[in-house]
Amino acid sequence: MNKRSTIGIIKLTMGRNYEFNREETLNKAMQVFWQKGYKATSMKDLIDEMGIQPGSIYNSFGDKHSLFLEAIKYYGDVVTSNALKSLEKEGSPLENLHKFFVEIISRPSEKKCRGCLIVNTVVELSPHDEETKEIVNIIMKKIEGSFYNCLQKAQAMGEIENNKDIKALSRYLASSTHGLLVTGKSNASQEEMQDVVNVIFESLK
Amino acid sequence: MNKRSTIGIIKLTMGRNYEFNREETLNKAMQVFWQKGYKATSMKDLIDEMGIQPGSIYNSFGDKHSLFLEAIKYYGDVVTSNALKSLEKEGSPLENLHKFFVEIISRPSEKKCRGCLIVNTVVELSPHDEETKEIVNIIMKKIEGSFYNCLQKAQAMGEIENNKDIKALSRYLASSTHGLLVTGKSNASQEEMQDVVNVIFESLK
DNA sequence: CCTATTGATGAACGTTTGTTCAACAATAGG
DNA sequence: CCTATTGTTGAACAAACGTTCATCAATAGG
Repeated sequence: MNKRSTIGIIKLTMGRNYEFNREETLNKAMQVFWQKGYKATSMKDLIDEMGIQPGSIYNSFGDKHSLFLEAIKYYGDVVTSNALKSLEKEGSPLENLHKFFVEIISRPSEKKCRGCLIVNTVVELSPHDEETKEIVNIIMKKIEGSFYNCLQKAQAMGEIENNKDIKALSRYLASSTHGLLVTGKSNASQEEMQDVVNVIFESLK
Repeated sequence: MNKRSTIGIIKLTMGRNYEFNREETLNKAMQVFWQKGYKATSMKDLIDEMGIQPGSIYNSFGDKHSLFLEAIKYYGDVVTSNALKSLEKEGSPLENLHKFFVEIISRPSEKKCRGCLIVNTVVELSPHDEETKEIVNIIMKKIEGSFYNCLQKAQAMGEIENNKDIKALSRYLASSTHGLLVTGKSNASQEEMQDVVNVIFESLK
């Protein structure tokens, strides 16, 4: 696919240079898949948004499916990872967790409707596509793991009682997050979703 | 679309009779959309599963989109309604509620992967399709309403404390259900999902 | 029995789909 | 400057898509 060998930024072979930034362009593809879903995204959509021609897409990313796989990996590495990093901040773990949920429900409706690319993919594609399922499961395990670490820290700091099963709670928080992301895609108001978050946090105490 | 006028089963006009049962055929279409999603379902899939030719589909149900709208309405009237009826059974409302959740997480993986047609539609289609959104919102409000009625009964029977905000709890249960249905579409084990249900029920007490 | 009406059939239609490839452009080594 | 290599372009492709319609079949009224 990408035949060019490099050591760092040093080019080792002859031939023309890429005229686009690979990561920027992959990011644009990811945005389209996030907005429209896999099936509803056409190659024309991708060509228009990525700003390169079909030949260049196939040369750099392979076919539509390969590009999608790379896009959801990239989402996990950038968007999901970035959101989870907020759970590791200094200070109160429970407060970090709360901010994490408040961020989700406070999004403007246009962002709420996009939901989460991973949740969207679990619903639309991964039950019928083994390659997608593998990637998605890795990312979901990472999310659950981050919740677990956060709850562990909270327990160590006395914010959560020691008799709580934080493994179960981390699974619960993961599932609750999926729920909120789906609820956000319907036209639920922030007030309705705030109710949900309140109950979730009552259950941690 | 359906030009035939009837009073009950009495035919009022001339012309050939339908050779298929409309509801049975609609049910088959619903099953395909449920299994594969809207975009991934082709007219060929529908023709094969419904067992009638394109002309008959268009004559009876209109185009693919109209058929889909009717299919999700039918799902709400039959599948969703049937599931919610279990919440109205005599005896302990909390026990009925618990059985409702246990049924979801105990499904064989093949049924788990289908998830719920309404949740699937909220994720795939309704953010980009106003007609779909309308239908889906009505069904989701019905679900929340059923949870509310169940919780109200539970409160009246002393199974839930009177200081609990059952409006907030019903929203929470709706969102939690969405979460479980998404979690079920990934390859989460029943044990993992049981953890989630346990925490959900702890939070009602 | 003839006619009017409506359902059933499936070939055919025009689009849109994802993908390929011949021609060209740019770069590096000799 | 020539050649080898690789990226870019966009017209072109076959296949699949949703949809239509001429033709036929079945039914009911006159």
